[in-house]
Amino acid sequence: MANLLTRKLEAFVSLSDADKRLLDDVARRPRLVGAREDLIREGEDPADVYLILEGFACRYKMLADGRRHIMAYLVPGDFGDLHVFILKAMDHSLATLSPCRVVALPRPRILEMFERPVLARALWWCSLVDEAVLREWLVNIGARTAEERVAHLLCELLLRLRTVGLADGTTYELPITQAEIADTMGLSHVHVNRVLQRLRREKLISLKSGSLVILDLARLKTFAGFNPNYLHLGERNGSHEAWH
Amino acid sequence: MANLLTRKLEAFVSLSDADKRLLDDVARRPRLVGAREDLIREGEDPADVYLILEGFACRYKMLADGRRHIMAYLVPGDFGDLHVFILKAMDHSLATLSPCRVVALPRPRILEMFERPVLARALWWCSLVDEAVLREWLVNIGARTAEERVAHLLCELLLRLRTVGLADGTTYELPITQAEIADTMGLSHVHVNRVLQRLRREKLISLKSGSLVILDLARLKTFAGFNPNYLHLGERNGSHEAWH
DNA sequence: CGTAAAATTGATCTGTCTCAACGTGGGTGG
DNA sequence: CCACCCACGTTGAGACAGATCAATTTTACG
Repeated sequence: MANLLTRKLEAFVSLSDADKRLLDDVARRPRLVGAREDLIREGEDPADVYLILEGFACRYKMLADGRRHIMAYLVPGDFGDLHVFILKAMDHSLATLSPCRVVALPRPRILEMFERPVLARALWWCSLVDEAVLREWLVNIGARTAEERVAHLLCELLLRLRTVGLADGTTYELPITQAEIADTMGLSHVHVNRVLQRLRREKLISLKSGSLVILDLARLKTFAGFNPNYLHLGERNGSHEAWH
Repeated sequence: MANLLTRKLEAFVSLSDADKRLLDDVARRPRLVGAREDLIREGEDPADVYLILEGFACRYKMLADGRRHIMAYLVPGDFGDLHVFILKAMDHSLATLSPCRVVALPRPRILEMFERPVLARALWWCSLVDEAVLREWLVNIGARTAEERVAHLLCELLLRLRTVGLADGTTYELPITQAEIADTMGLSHVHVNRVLQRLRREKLISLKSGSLVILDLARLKTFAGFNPNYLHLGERNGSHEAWH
């Protein structure tokens, strides 16, 4: 398999062979992690940057009353926190949702990457996009109905998975539970179930045993009020003046 | 007035005199902007980084149905997007809430700051904290009741305003409307009104004509489930190995 | 196969919204 | 300097999206 990460970053910059070689090297010897395992917990000092190569992971926080809220999904090609050099304690936890293939990049590895201007720019882009996704999620939960929320999430994941070659047309693997979607959307799992049924009844999607098919993407997007601008795709070759 | 920004950044790093001089210089000749004016709109190419010196501003998005969602408050010492060099189009808008004193920093100015390692580190810290706040807001809206949400927001603003010297004990100016709080919390303005009344009746706060007094901070924090770790204060002098 | 996790269904309850009206205070023009 | 006015805050009543509780069915997997 061609390097996922290369593919993702090339959506934004064009990488030299040396850059690509480094990325290949970085993704060597991944660790296999089972589903529902913590990679790092709130309060810990992040020593490494996690990079997901396969499977779905998430950021989450626990509330005092035992409820969990998921704040982000990490799909293949996504990084855990690049703030290793700045912040001393994690303010949230990172866990796998499905079984994952993961690499833990130690600080020197990150420095190596940041020393290459193009890669540094690309990594910065990644973290800005992650932040933009977070903003969109806030709007999603704050201002949309349950149906729209879920529809919006499914649209977003399609685009994100496409950029790493993991969505074939309008189909992708979604190896997560309805209860996990509930914890993500601030809904009860019962309601998520009914929402999914409605989306199926409307012939917008089909979802069975972890396989999602978007049956009518145009309608789903309209229904969700989905505007992909926040993913900042198609801003390739940002030919702004150099910043280095 | 001692430079706000200096005070804020010194919560994290210790600045040299030269750093401070640059910060003073950067904050020179602010522009006065009235309440409810856009600084930059979704879709535009950010040319400058806005820095708020006085007043409250916000990030927001408009939905197709005309609803607005506020995704962040910018208080004095906060920066608009530092991604000037990376992203081509704003995915959200920036506007004042109250009358503001603002500076628009052009790119060369930002570069000047980034060239100083300590300042660069401090700015990076700022943007990581902004992101952490965003995550906490997501949890806030996704998992807490209306009362807890508002209480949480008021706790957060107290700490943020303290770090720039704008909260005197447990009192601060909150120059925003109940309808704006509603757009922030994903609630109706009618409900925000009732929530505030309940917080007043419980003798947790007093809020009148833009002046907030937190009457019982300990109880308010407990009630809101407020854990300040995400603001990453008290991580001063992050003596991690150099990253430059 | 057997068993536990996940999905589904039904019934009821409640937090929050919507609509509609009314009160109020601070800014402004006469 | 007063009176008006408009944005903001407040109140009440009724509606509804989504929660909760409690089974029951289906699926995945050892």
